Amino acid sequence: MKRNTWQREAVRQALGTSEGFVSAQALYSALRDTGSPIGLATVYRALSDLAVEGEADSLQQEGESLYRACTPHTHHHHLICRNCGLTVEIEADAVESWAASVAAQHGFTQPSHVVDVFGLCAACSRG
Amino acid sequence: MKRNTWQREAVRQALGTSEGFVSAQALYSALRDTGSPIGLATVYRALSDLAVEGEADSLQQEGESLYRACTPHTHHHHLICRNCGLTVEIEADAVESWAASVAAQHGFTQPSHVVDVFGLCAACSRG
DNA sequence: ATCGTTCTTGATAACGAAACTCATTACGGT
DNA sequence: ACCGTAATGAGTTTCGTTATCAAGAACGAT
Ligand SMILES: [Zn+2]
Ligand SMILES: [Zn+2]
Ligand SMILES: [Zn+2]
Ligand SMILES: [Zn+2]
Repeated sequence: MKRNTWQREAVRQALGTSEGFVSAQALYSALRDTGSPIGLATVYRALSDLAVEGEADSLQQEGESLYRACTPHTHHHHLICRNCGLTVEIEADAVESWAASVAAQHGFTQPSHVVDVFGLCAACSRG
Repeated sequence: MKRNTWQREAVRQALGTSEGFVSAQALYSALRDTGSPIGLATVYRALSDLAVEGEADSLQQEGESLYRACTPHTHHHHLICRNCGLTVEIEADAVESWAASVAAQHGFTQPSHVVDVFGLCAACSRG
């Protein structure tokens, strides 16, 4: 059974107020700055659980996991600013079906995929 | 100026004889098993350089970097078996143009993307 | 070939993200 | 309130990767 603790809710809320993707450590610092006595291990566990349950998206960048609250709990992808972290949610049915068919064509089963687009957002491009 | 050392050549050759993606540590062990006195730091540096120069592809999996010799030195993607590491090189112009256009549509410049397809290869599916 | 300069190497230390440990806390059903 | 048990968290450990820096090797010049 999965219990409701104020720690998990604090992580969920902190994730929701963050712009773009954040690391577990960054979120931990943010929570500590607000006076929360939450532990680092708990933040790691909560983020991992949220990602599994589909409430958060995660991606690997430079050897660390970044997380982001996920408004639509359906499969989708992201367009992410390399500089400021601004993130746009992307739906791409064409990519979904392409990935599935390319796997099938080569005899692969249980296909999954990693699709992320990076760039400099309009604001950071001007900077 | 970039110098030619037997260490870099050994790494290049070891990469070439490896099936699928391998980690720096795995390649280091393989080289050591053949009697090579190469150092671990050198393997990390060589792999990093090869990836930058386009002679190797790299991807992040479970917090570690994996590398693979890349026969065509052009941009492409991979279909990778989660179990045995078997890799198929994929060319997908449709995905390339999709990534570029989706970035442009949202005002993003200098677009790049990460696209990897995972699954179980035919052999591993039967197992 | 010898020299001298500069890049490369590699054993080891240092680093950082993440997982683990386990005594303590506290949720939730009764 | 009581109890069983999942969750917490400070500290420890793991593990991939990078930094250090003295010793060694490659290359150009002589
Ligand atoms: Zn930006
Ligand atoms: Zn998708
Ligand atoms: Zn390739
Ligand atoms: Zn396989």
